[in-house]
Amino acid sequence: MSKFLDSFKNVLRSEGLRFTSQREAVWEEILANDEHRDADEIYMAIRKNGMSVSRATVYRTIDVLVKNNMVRKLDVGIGPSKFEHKMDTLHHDHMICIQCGRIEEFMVDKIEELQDQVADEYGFKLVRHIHQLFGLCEDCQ
Amino acid sequence: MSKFLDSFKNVLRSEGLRFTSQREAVWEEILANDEHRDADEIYMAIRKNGMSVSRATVYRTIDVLVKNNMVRKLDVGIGPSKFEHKMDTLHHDHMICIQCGRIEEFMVDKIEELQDQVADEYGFKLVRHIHQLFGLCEDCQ
DNA sequence: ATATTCTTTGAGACTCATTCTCAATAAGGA
DNA sequence: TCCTTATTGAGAATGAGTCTCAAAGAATAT
Repeated sequence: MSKFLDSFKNVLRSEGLRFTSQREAVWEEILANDEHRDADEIYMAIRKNGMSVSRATVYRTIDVLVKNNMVRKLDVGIGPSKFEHKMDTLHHDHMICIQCGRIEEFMVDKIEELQDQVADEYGFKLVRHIHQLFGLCEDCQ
Repeated sequence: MSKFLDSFKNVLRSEGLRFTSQREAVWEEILANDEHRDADEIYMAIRKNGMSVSRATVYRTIDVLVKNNMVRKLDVGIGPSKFEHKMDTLHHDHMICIQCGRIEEFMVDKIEELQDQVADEYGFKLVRHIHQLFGLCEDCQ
């Protein structure tokens, strides 16, 4: 019963989708945790809490959330995509260790600005961006 | 028989791999074209030229090339990864139209610089990065 | 040259994340 | 409540990419 339930209901409404207990469970589980988890981890966490929601529904619900900017999808190079909610968080990009998988978040205003500028130059209307730095973290060098 | 054959031979040598007609065909085909093509398109182009190389070999050879910085792998969000050779080209990132798939290349020195800086701050040793802007191109707005 | 050893190849099986199918079930409005 | 329409879930299907392994090809030793 988080404070972001209403936003979710609004999104569903705007998409012409119904509010169901399964969708609620997915959203709550994603909110329950600030880590970067894949669909299966989220699915398992829901089951552990006693709720039963199918994998298909987890994926379907995440799609809606990503489309509506409430969840960010992260392609980390290998394996399944990871997800994180965007509630109460500032925009950030990611630095990923190719050895141990560690993920750090970073944010440089100037980069964002230059990015908008260059999109503008090319006449592109920016919808989203991916900016990921891959390398070796301190511990893995 | 391109001018980059020797670089390829050197890479193979440094990896302890043999120079074969199949590997040569893959490399030549990738060089033959400055577009962003997926593995299957490259595979088909080779077959069309009369050479016969298996899909497995195409993937395997591309892996070596990517690992050795001669080819860039591009994850375009949906569908297979695309590849482009890096010979005689400057570093650049990509702007991708989510409607029509059009890909524009861009490069902002300052962004590259800030990127190195931020990696440094976090103690990361940068190996590669992905910077992709997704949006609508002029024609699709 | 021949034998011996090691690498590469290709066809197709396999993997695994994700999407799809479709019958059964549940929402929500009339 | 009834009716229409959306949702769900189990498992099948998809598809990009990887793996297997026997056959073919290179390199090296004899």
